[in-house]
Amino acid sequence: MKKVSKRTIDRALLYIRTLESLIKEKKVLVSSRELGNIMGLTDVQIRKDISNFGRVGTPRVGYQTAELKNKLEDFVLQKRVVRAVLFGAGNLGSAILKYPGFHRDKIQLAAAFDVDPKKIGRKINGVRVFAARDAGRIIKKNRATIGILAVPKEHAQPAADQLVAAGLRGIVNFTPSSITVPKRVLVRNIDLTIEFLALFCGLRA
Amino acid sequence: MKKVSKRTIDRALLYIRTLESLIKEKKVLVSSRELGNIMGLTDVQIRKDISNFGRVGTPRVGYQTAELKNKLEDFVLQKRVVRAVLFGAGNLGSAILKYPGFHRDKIQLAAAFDVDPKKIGRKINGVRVFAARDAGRIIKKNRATIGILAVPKEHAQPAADQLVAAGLRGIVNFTPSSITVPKRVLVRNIDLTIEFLALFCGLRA
DNA sequence: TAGATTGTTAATCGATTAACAATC
DNA sequence: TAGATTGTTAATCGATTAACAATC
Repeated sequence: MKKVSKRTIDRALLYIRTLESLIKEKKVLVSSRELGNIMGLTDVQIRKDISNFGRVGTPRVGYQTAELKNKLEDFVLQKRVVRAVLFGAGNLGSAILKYPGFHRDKIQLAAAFDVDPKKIGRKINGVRVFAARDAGRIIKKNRATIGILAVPKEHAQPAADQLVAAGLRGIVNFTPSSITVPKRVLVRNIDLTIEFLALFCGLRA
Repeated sequence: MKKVSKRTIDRALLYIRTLESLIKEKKVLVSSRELGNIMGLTDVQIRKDISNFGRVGTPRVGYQTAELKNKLEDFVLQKRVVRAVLFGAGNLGSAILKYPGFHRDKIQLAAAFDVDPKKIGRKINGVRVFAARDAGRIIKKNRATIGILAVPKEHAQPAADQLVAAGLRGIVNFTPSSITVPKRVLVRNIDLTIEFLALFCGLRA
């Protein structure tokens, strides 16, 4: 397969998001220009990006929203389903479990983990909360590949260690402390507050 | 002032984060190589970035962590303090209010808003929750400039409208629905789940 | 057919990397 | 001084934009 740059993939994920809402609005067709206006990109950029994923548009007509979305998702997920688990079912963890933007059909949240006995056994948005000490067993049973870290930052490293030991291949780290993991494990750090600074920088200009 | 690229600024924000933890570990000096190892960047990239913010390192010695952090923060925030308000004090909003990574001295969370009478009047991590209908008045009184959207996605647009009407200049949108605002208002969209897909894309490769 | 829109190839632009000079 | 590390200038690389061809 042709190599697609990370930047393009990131944009593709945003295209999927936008297409979802267009589909919900019952919009069947969209042109690169319209898409560009919505997303603040040029039409050329969009056509260029999309061309990475195959011929999917019709000259004079545009792109079929549903078809384009499928094409992009197929590329990104390669028709596979990803199973993920969540570590830490506090406010942030609950917010993630309830987040409406989830591609539920593509990313399955198999289980959540917490140390708080009051939470263990409950379900949050259909996902059961298990005791953190059982994480290894349950991760293996579900063959999950991605872990989401939403624990207090003191617990970030031990929790990450546990996830790595269970054989997960990727971790999305929502805590503001950096974690160290073996090279084979991919980490994405998400800092909820860094965007405020970034926004402010933009305002200044 | 010399123009600094957005990419560089984004990295600068991460440098600040990393420096904070180094400072907490009582590390006084750090070399570009060390910093690079921690952050997964080359030493050259780091020196190049830092050179945008003035001469701050000492050859043969490295950078003073505290000095470098201040230099970067001064550049990013220009010694000003930003006042922000939060719209929506549910799980996600509470998680943001409690997020430990906040630069509390630089970004002041002036107020939170919600429609739920049970929440109004309470304090979350020291920030008082007000009735959403009072937002305009309170925003003006506090002279806040940034709004954080953490409401259910159906309310994203009306809430954004209210924030814009109150005169805010920037919005950090945590809902997965896109909002339309006047051009003078800057928006940063944060999709909590998009990183999972991005991570998965990385795994595949 | 004419016109609009997609898709591609070439040109430009910007960011990263490499090489090296400056400095403690 | 010698050696290590910063900071800068030049070269490379990649991504965006422009121009245009293809197509419905």
